[in-house]
Amino acid sequence: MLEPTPLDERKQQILKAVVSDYTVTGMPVGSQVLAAKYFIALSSATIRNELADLVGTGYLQQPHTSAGRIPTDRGYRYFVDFLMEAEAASPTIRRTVKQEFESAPRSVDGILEKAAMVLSLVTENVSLVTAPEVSESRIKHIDLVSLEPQSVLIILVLEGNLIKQQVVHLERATIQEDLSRMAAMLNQKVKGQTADELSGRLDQLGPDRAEQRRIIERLIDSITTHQAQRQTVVLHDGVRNLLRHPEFVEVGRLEELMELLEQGAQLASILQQVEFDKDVEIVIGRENTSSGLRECSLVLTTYKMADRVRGTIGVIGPTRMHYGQVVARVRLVSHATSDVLAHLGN
Amino acid sequence: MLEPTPLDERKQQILKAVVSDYTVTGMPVGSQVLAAKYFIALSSATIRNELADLVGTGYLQQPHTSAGRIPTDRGYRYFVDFLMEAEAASPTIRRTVKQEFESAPRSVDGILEKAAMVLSLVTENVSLVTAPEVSESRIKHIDLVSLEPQSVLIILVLEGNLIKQQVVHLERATIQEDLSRMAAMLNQKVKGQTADELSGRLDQLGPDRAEQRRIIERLIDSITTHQAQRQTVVLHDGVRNLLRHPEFVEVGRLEELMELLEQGAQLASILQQVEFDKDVEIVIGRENTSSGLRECSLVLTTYKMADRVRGTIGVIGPTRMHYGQVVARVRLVSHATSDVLAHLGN
DNA sequence: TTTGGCAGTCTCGATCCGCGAGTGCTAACT
DNA sequence: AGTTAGCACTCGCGGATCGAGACTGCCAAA
Repeated sequence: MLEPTPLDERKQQILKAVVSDYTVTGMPVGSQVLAAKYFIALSSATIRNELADLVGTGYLQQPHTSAGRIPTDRGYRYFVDFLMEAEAASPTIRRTVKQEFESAPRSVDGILEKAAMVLSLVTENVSLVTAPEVSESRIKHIDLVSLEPQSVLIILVLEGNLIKQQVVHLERATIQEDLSRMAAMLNQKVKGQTADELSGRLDQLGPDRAEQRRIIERLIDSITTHQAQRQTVVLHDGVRNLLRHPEFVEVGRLEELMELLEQGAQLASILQQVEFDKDVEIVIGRENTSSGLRECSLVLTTYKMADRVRGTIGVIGPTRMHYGQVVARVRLVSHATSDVLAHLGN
Repeated sequence: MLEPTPLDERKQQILKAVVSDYTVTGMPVGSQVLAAKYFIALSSATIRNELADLVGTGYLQQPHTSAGRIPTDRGYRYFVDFLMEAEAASPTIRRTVKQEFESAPRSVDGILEKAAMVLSLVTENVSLVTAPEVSESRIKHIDLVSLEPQSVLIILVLEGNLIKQQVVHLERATIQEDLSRMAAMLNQKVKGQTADELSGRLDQLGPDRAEQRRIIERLIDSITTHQAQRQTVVLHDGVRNLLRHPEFVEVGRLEELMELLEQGAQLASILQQVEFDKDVEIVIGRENTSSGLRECSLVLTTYKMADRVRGTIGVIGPTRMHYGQVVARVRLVSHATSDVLAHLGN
């Protein structure tokens, strides 16, 4: 790691100008362009000296000797930490987001899918949305349906009308009538608790017939363990947007990335590693642990439901992206999602 | 359309050889290669004459004057209709498919997702799987959950443990107790019927209190119309495989295709247009109505559940694909899927 | 009808070259 | 000391050129 060279005001401005220009043109930025577009008071020679320094300290690089400069990952990092200006999302964008969410179905799944779709639409990148952890969600309703004599379908209605199902095999045959009675009882005891909480409170169940109690224990056990081992689902949308970015003209880049997206497990663990120091977290290029993301950046934030942080939402795009704008739009969609989820009832 | 020229035996063999060779090498096939590899008894000059004829009748084409021949869409069509030999899936492939399905969850959704995953794995193409039409599925269980006084969550458990939900707003407040009673009643009347059938049989409901009856009518109405307007969901997997095919090195091709895949609606209508004359249907290149599929082929079949055809399963890949092998594997996975679905109970 | 021979066509890759963009350095200037 | 003008130099890019190689189409002979 290079020593943390503090940058004087002018170097900062030049770095900022390079990043800004490069993100829109996609071409290495030369000293003359900088002098003409951003620093009319300075000559190109002066800027050349500064640029050479910025290359020396690792904030910029040259693709080849006679080319302009482009930011390094370190340069982008400095930019997003200290130089980036907040950009409010445009009214047009706001309207789009609002309209799209109005047509969203009234279920958590539907809303998150819509969020992924909208986010990829407004950022022109790939969007990522993690579904809430089921084990942390409050249970609103339980239903038990007899499938075969010894097999029961458990239906959990969680807050936000999220429905989870699982099939459990019992040791002995149980008829629907008994199941319905147990379900009624469970609904009274269990309402408003999370699956996590449930596991500790078996003793609170009233003293029923031992046989029924055994079955209920079996069901609850099944609910808690089943939910625990289920891994986080990661939705994504907008791969088509990525194809338009010039950095992906050679499909080699894309291949590793697609693999990551299509087998959500690895992606989930990457997202879980991100620590949220601020409201929006940015991971740049090689800061990513995964090799498929070496030339990409993540812009992530969280969304809430029932006043608790429930999942991650963000985008994945080329390192050369318009960070200020993307941050604003990710934030916008995150808030919109939280809002819609809040109105879903609980 | 060219007149349907009948091909003599030798022309057929040559066409077959061209298709076979081209699908594995990806290079235009020349007369010398054909003479050496497939027709030792003939000279290259003879083959050249035949090739010229096949170009004239539209079965082959030349990328440029001094190149070998490649099949046209028409050539592929003739190949798959008359020349293609059935290829049994290898034991390795069979084992893979079997093992993957063993670890599949016991729900329709889970199994179809697994089917998509396996199919893309064994064919190295993009897999497509349509979910069964909900409106045609038999209802196994109905549950009504009160969310707010005037809003009710309807949960439908369909055959194969497929769960569908929807929220309905009622004109007047209804308490959970009443809802539970209605649900119990509905469960008796409704069991084993499809949503489609349901709509015609309102009159079979026993004469209840008019008020309740109104609510139930409202619920059933909501179920039938809601399901009707819901469009078919199309799962897909394995886009990463496509990136490895040389025909997609230029991303332009991919872009349109990705768009198609990511907005399932158009894709669904394409799949619905396919008519199944045989067990496996193949749509080649420009036979596709959608421009995004002009350079692709579809290999499709159906899968069954409860002895009825319930959905389409297949792959989409470059026109230059190993049809014999792909057909065998699509068929294999389709059968495996149907088997697993059959054991799901109903 | 088939075949050998042959001239002709076309692509592909390598090489070359000049243009233009941009740099680094030096010396002069403020 | 910082800034600037000037200049020689480097390097990538695009276009032009060219030869090798792969095939073909055609013709005349078998």
